[in-house]
Amino acid sequence: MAETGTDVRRIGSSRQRWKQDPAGVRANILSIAREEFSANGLSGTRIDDIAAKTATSKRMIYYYFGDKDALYRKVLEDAYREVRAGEEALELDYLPPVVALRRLTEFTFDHHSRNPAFIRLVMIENVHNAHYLDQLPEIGSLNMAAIERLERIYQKGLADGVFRAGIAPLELHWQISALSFFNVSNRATFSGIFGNSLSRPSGQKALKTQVVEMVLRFVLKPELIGNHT
Amino acid sequence: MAETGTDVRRIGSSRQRWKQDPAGVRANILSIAREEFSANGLSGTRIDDIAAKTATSKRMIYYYFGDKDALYRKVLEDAYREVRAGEEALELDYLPPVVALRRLTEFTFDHHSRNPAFIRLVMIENVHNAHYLDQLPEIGSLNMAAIERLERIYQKGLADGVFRAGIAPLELHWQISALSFFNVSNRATFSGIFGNSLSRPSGQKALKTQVVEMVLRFVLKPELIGNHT
Amino acid sequence: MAETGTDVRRIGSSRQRWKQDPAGVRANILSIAREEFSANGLSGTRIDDIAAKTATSKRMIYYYFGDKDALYRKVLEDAYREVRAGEEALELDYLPPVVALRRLTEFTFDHHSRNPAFIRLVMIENVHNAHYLDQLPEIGSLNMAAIERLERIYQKGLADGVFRAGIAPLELHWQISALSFFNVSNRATFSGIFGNSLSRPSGQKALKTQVVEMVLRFVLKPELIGNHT
Amino acid sequence: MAETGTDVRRIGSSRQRWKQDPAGVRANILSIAREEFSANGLSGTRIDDIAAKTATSKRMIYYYFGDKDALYRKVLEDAYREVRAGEEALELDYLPPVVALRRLTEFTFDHHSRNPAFIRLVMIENVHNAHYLDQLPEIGSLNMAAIERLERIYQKGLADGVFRAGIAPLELHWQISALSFFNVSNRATFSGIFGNSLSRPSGQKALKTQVVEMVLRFVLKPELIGNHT
DNA sequence: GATGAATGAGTGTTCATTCAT
DNA sequence: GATGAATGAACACTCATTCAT
Repeated sequence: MAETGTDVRRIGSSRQRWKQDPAGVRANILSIAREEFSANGLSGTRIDDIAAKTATSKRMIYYYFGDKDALYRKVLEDAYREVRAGEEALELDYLPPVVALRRLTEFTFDHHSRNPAFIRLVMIENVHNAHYLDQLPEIGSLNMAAIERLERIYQKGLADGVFRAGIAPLELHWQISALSFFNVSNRATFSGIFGNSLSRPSGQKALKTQVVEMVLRFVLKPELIGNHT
Repeated sequence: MAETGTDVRRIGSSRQRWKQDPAGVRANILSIAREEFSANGLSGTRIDDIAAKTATSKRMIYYYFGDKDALYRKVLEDAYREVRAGEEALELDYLPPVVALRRLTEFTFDHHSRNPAFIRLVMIENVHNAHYLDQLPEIGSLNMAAIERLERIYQKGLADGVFRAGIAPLELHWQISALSFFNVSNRATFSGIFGNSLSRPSGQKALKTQVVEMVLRFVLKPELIGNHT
Repeated sequence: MAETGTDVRRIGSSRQRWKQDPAGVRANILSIAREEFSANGLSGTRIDDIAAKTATSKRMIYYYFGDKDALYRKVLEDAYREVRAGEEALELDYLPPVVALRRLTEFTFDHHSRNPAFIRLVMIENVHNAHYLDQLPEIGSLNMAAIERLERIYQKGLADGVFRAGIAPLELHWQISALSFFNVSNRATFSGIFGNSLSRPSGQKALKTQVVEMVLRFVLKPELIGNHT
Repeated sequence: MAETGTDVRRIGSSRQRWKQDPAGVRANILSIAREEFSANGLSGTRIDDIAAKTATSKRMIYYYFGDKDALYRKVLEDAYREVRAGEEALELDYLPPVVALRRLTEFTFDHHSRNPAFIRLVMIENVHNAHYLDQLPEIGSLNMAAIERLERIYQKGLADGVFRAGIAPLELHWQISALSFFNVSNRATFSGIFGNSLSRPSGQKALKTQVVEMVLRFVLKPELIGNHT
């Protein structure tokens, strides 16, 4: 889309393929930068390395993004924005609350699992004490929608008499996140210490089932446990 | 222990207190290095910064530890060793299984909370895909004890008829770890996005209660839920 | 003059006011360039900074002036030309020589004081050993008029018997210039070292009186000193 | 002095001549840096150029001086300090005031003339609005001695009845400085415009005579003028 | 064992200038 | 004439590491 109309020029010299295609150049840089930052962290990433893997030059990184920190911030912001967009595609409002909660948990688990680069960026941000995230003003509002959706599910479950009272949506979100996030973030050290049985497909399938189970048993009224499949 | 026998020599000039005290010099360097690596990551840490905060010189870091990576590996190894030592102090074998599981979960939650520097080192290692941890051969055996202890508790709970069947101790350890680890590792970004209500003492207390609850509801037979306090 | 005939086209969009007005664009660039070069020197000035403060783009600077050095040369030349034009407005030919010399000295002192940007450009040129000034062929003839005017005053003073013999007009010009130039050129360091008492209005007034006094006492026959007010 | 004891090592390999001679390395860097900054200004000077002309490497410049600005500041400070030391060698206290004032003026004129690099540094500082000089706290006290010496001469001249009243030593210093400074600082542009007659030895000799004359005629009682040779 | 001095290879960044439309 | 995109060479500065004593 940003690249519409550039196709003709690309035929021929491959070295000139980004010429005069600012959106393409930006997107190309951002894509490589996300890989590099996600793989090596902020201080571990070399602007030269990003540039080398790009179709353009180091100079253009500075032309479009200013400096290394700003590029990192843009990568971070885009990653959050993309993830939120992915989450919004989920339609849960018309499902029974137990099904909705199950599906949300499964989705979160899978979504994190499918986006390790994003998880790594968040880990890196936490190593930096969220220093750069705090400079992105829009981030807060971006993610509040997740809490509101969970609140709607929980209220419906209360009204239906299937969920027990006294659970805060923010804390429920925290728990779902913790289990889904840790699965990706700590896979390397966990495997290093306890073997990779949980990283393999069968292990992942078991973990996912148990995470869902854990969330449901936490929220459901005890007498309904066992009948919720 | 590393400093045994150094007391006498330290008397005298305080500026020279590490002179001729190899074990003391090593310990001093390691202590500063842990702070720095934990705070800034591997590539984010400067050998010069470590040296400046040390009682000795940069040259001694190389003299005793070889290079930056080796120093980092030593810091990592010591951190794991210390944490394991702390965990071993816990005596759960003679408690009823529900109480033991509750206490183990509380302990893990608190222990991670009290050792953010260790958590950060593990996060950093995961950013490095456990590259350096994998070079430490003893680490695996160090941590297997945790699984074995959990296995004993679980078996006793099964025998007592209070725990449901079909739960693997390794996976249960994973769940307790996930909830306790995430609480520290992702505090910065979670607060940045959702506010710091869960970081404050009241929020932490609530989270801890719920983490315990979550673990117990996951393991207990449903008909026993509510009576386990 | 450079802008003659541009008035009509400027009516309309103010953002487009330089469009299709080559002389206006040139004048705008030159005006900003003078400020920048005067403030920061040749190597201290950024073409980007000039462009940013201009109503046009960086490309136009190159279009109209070729390169940075040529722009600097044009700024320098215009500055000298303007200053000379200001000096020529002074009419001294019909005044008694003592009054004329007094007035010329006062004028030079004030004129330099009112044109610090010009003084700075001359300082900068001297740091460059007049390398760029030497490339401006007309500059010599521009300034010879000052010597000739001084020569006429001096000859009249000799003829009137009020000035002592043996003084060269070029050297007298040098002295008047030195005192007037230094007053502006070295104000920063002089104030930094000795305080700013001489930079304040009262200090400037005293300095000006003394500079005039110094010049007159140097030229007048000794027996006339004290009666020349 | 700083280099005592290094002579032996220098014999042999010339590439190793600065090895382990910190004072020598520092002095070598400072000496080249003074030349470069004086010749090209702050922004016009390249650290690489300084390094290339040095017996050591670029790295050592940063090792000893931190950054470019700090090196420039050190060059500036040393230049002022050296000049002051040169001025202090002058002994005027036991001379008759007219002779002392004459000698001081001649000395200042000659001293500036012999130290064009210092004059250039001061010019450069003025282009920077004394920004870096203002960061050198000791500079003020260094130069106050010059005023005090002039004050002593002037008071003696008043007491002897040879100087007229109403002259401030600071202002007299300003005048002597202006004439001596301008002679060096503006030589390039002045020669470019009016020819180099005043730059040649004969011209310099005449200017010096006239500068002394100008100062004395300004200070002496009129009736004594002409008898002061 | 211990220290300050020294270093090469990088590392982020900036500059004047030119290209493509 | 005019514009935003693009560029290579340079630039100030930093890093982990080693040398000389």
